Amino acid sequence: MSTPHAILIALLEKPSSGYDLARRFDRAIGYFWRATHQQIYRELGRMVDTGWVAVVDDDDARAVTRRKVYRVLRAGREEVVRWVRDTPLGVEERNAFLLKLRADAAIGPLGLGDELSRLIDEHRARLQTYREIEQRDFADRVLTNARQLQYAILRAGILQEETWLEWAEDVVPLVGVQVER
Amino acid sequence: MSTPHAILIALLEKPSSGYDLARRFDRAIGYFWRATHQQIYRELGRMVDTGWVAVVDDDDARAVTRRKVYRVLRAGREEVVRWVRDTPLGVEERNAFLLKLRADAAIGPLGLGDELSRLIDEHRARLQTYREIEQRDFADRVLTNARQLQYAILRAGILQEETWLEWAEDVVPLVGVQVER
DNA sequence: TCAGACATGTAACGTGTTACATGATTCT
DNA sequence: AGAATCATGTAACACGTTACATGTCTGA
Repeated sequence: MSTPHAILIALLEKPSSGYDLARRFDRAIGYFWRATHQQIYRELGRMVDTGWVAVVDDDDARAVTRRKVYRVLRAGREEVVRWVRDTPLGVEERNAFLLKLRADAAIGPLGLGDELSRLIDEHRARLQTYREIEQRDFADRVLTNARQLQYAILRAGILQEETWLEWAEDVVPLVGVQVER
Repeated sequence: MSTPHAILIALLEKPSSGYDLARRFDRAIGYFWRATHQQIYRELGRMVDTGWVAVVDDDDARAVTRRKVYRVLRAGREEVVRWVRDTPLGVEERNAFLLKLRADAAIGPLGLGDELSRLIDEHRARLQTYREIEQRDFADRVLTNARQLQYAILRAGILQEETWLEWAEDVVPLVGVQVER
């Protein structure tokens, strides 16, 4: 759902060709957002049509090649801002929130404070739910092997939420509360 | 890719109607695996065709309704075992591994020890990569706000891997090393 | 000259999502 | 009587994945 935005943000960080993008999505970016080269070319084509990106003259001295470097147009930048502001994420979409942080780093403060606060509340609620299930279903001293496995699955969820909350609380000061100006 | 297997495993735990499955995937199961009712009905239809599941006579006394309860046939159970054994997962597919644990809990020891060991190695390697990036790019005392955000994104990855490894090491004794018999 | 990386694309297919559609049962 | 929940499905579309296809450039 956010692949075009992931591409836009990557292009904001650095104008690139489809090929370069594919490599970047295989390396650094790929650790939290996946996109194959087919998706990338498809989305680049669409985004040229909608006027979000454009091909720049490749000043890379080798105009001989068919290499096409894309940069983000104003409409594309505005779309990123719109997406960051107007697309509330759910607790599942951890990586989309990382994408928003990346956008914030690339184009300046976008006011992520409110959304982060809300997400913290939602993660806390989910952790609470998990802990209630833990108390209710796994309080026994002795558990069968099957029960221990089910408990392990629940613990994966508990640890995940605890870790996310720990991380998020460190991030709060970085996105802060949006200051009106 | 594993939605049919998620459904099979849910049905192994408890034969259910499509509607019941949809609710279960909205609650407990939904915390780590999502499926809408349209996907569920589509997959149930396919799995009836392939002979993995069948509709049982609804002994729920109200045969008046169109309620259809599905149970897993032997071929379906064998498919789950095959999937668990022969589908090596990548580090990204955390939730698919939880699914495998759930299968292990439902149908007995499937020999997940080897895969877990391999995944632990891969997660350790990834954590190592993250730590190298951390040393290389974020060792400076003073970071601009944008750099701090980029560092936060990396820390999300580091914490995630550390937590997973901590969890996985607790799980090792539960899946153990497969004993030949 | 040959292999491997660079570079861009199309085609087919499978899966997931959103909207539409229908009707029975149960509770107030 | 009406609303909410139970219950199952179809249709259209969007998105992601895999395979196919082509050609250039660079270094050994």
